[in-house]
Amino acid sequence: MNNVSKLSPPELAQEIRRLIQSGEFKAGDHLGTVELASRFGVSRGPVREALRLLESRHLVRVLPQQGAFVTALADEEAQEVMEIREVLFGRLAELTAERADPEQLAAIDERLANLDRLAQAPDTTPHAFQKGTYDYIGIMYQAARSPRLVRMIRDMTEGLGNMYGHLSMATRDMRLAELKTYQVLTKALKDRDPMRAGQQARRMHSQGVARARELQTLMPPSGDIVFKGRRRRQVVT
Amino acid sequence: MNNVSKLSPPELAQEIRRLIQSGEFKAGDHLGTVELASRFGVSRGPVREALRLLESRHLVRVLPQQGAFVTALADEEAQEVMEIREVLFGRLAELTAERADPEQLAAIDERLANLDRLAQAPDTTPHAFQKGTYDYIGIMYQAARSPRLVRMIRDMTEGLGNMYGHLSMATRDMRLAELKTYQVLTKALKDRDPMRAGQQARRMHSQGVARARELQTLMPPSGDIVFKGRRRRQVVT
DNA sequence: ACTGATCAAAATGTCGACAGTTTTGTATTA
DNA sequence: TAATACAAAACTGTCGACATTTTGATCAGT
Repeated sequence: MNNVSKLSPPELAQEIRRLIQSGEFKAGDHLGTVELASRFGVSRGPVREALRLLESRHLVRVLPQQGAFVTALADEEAQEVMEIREVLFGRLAELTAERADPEQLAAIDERLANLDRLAQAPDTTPHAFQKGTYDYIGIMYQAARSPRLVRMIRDMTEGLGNMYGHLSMATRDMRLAELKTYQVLTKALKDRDPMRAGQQARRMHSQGVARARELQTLMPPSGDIVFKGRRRRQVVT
Repeated sequence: MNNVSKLSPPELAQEIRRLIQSGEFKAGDHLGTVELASRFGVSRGPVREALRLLESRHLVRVLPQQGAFVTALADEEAQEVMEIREVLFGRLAELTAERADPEQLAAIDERLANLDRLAQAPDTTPHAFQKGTYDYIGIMYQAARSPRLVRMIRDMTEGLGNMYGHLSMATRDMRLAELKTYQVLTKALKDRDPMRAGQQARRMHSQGVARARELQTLMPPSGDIVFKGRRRRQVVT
């Protein structure tokens, strides 16, 4: 009842992922095949294949005879994921320092100038500043010439619903501090110093996560286990 | 015709993966759903789900209206994968240096002694030495306390069929050189120096890959494109 | 009121069948 | 002989249906 052309399993996976990330399906929710099938106007077969795709990406967990559940990343596990992402991000910076061509370095400079402008301005929103950082990192994604690495970095945040990003840029002071780290990184990149760039990138990443976690501890914790029936259908973290 | 109990899609994926890694299905081969279904005594539905699982792990590629093909990792892409694995392995060493308890450090020492013995012995096979290194790394897998990281490291080699491992330990000299790097790593771990351990681990990894690649260039190149019929069904890298 | 058994409704897992596309083998033509 | 055209065969993608398991409510007993 949505689109004219029927969705293929990969497209279905995309749509379901969008539903999860938009918050319509929360962590721990049960994803019934019949509901999804009727929602997208397809049979249950393609839905099952889509869920398998999402299972491999750790966005859902499929339990035998119980169906698919949106994975609830435990706090500890989220930290683990971000730690892994940290080294991947460091490698991204190393590769960028090694492989970026002059035009890309110029583009990075340009994005840094934009970040500077945003950080100085008094009415910059966290979201706007975050977008500025994405623009910067987007150049790194191109310059590193490692599509696989880029995809892995993206995949790692997928499961966390981008909770960390804008949280770490809530106040103007935070944005100014963040800007400073980008300046240091930019210098290392232009000096073509992979080691320094990698270390700085890792430092930025871990600082950002730490700031976000600090803020997040002020927020109410989410539920841990959900009993939907009398017996099972509980959420195994 | 194989087992008494019917295989679930994840088990099917395991079996198919085994067939790929055992060499029965070569890179570029077409994996027909009917053949697999009849081979495992199930319907085509579960087979499709299993192939979707393998698709997300990059072991097969599913092309619309053409089915699944065993992914032929291009040389360039293999290098990319090993580069990513390198930083993950480095992170594994960092975490091990940070988190290993005294018993695990003792176990590492023990495995190192075993490696020493194997490297000195004149009649050690490459495979035996490789197993010794696996034992060593197995302790790191436990000590790092990051199951996710461990699984990612394993997943990254999956697609390469472990071609690199034993190749880099073909001669006794290579094994002695490898032993030396393990000695350095062990010292860094026992000193609880994450940075040095991580750097050493990355050095070991890249050296091993480099040695393996060197040997591999002496071997005949595998086919690039396969025309099974008159028209398509070619391998898109 | 609380625990435990009972049973219909609903969901999962699997299968066979059908439509549409690709592949393949054969026949045709230059 | 080589290239093309064509039709049969095989395969993919999808659907609806059936068996098995789980679920959620009802009901009886302590």
